[in-house]
Amino acid sequence: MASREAKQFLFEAIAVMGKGFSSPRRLELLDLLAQAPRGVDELARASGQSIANTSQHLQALHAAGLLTRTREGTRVVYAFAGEDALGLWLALRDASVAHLGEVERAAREYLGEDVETIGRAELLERLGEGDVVVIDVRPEEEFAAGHIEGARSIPLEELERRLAELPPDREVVAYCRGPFCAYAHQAVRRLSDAGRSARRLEGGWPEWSLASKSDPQHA
Amino acid sequence: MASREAKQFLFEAIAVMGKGFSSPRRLELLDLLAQAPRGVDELARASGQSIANTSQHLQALHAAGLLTRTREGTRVVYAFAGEDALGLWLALRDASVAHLGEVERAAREYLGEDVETIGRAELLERLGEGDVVVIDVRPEEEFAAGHIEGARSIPLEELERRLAELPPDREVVAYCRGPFCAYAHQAVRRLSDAGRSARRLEGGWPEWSLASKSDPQHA
DNA sequence: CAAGTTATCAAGTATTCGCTTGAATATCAA
DNA sequence: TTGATATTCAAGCGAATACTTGATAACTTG
Repeated sequence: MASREAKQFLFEAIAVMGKGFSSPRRLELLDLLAQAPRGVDELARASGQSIANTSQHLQALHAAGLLTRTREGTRVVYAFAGEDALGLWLALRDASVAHLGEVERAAREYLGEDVETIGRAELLERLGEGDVVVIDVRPEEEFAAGHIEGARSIPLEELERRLAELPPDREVVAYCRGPFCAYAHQAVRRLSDAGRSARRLEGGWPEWSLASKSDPQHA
Repeated sequence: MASREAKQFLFEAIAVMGKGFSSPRRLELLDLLAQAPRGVDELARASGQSIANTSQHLQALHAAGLLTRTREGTRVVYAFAGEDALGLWLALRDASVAHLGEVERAAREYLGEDVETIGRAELLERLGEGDVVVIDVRPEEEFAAGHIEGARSIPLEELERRLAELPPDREVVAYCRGPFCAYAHQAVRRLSDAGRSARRLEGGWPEWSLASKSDPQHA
């Protein structure tokens, strides 16, 4: 069979993309890029790696077909290559929670105590009724790159200072980068401590965005 | 920040599953298991690797949460750990076709000339009307482990011999393991050469099965 | 064009990975 | 128990990978 060889080539080619998901460092970069496109040094700083190393991983992810690369003046901006690539990362993350106890444990360790959540469907409904305030507690640049329609940006560090902005008669829903991002958890805890009724959105911006695209019942 | 460390743990844990997809050999095993659960030596033979090596890869995939392991008497049977794990493999494969030219080229090289296809929706419709014959050209064991309702099993090697079994007034639809499996392509070519009207189903059994579960309009 | 950013490249090293070989273990059947 | 079959384990070796450091390239601004 000469076709065996051709088949090997095929699997080798697919494995190039698979390798993109095989390193914790690369996954951290993907996780950051799921929020917004970014430049190399920004990613290096956010992930605590050297610039050269970050650049190498980003190139690998680009070669794996997961990221696009755009030159913008003196910097190079990387971004997810498409919805399917983003969806793949989210699906891998979710499947790993479901099947690997280690992941769940690590997540609990990182996130701290559970807080009450609200799902997408219910939030959409409540938004329609208008009796809820949605706050985006991610850094402002990420809000700028994309956010839930109707949400207002209150980065976590500014939350205490800006509590007064939130109408006192409405429940607050906080969201951030996703299920493994600690910001919304902390926001809900602080709001509860301040005597406010608050919940965390299940998932974060990337999940919301993907879901909205496949099921565009607005927002 | 002590949380940096906790985050690293989290990504390391997820990367364990990611590593499952990072080797061509492992992908080949996943591809085989997408059809039906199998024992170690069967997989070793089908993929042309040594038994010890196959066993190691399978253990890695098991540790990655992608496969389950069951002892059946003297043999050990591996199977996909769930729909999400299977879906992940199919999504990775599809995304790699979409984003990596190398994969497309390798696929074309392996599959040979294109043949006409029919999609899931159209096939369902035609099945309702009853003017089409669906044949499963995979090996019989794979048919036995699961197949499209109403299809009949005619392994590729038996096709010529059993041409007479196919009602001459109906179009034939052949399917096999998936878009990268050469059986259905070959079946359609041979049927066309024999003067029959024939098409290949887009995708194969795993795709059909997953789609049927999320959209159970029968079949 | 010179200076200053930002990103990439190249080379070196420690580590991990993939595969092989030969021995060990588990289960079944006689 | 013994023998046969199927799988896993353990050790070893070459190849690939991850990260570092220092040099180079691409672009912008003065």
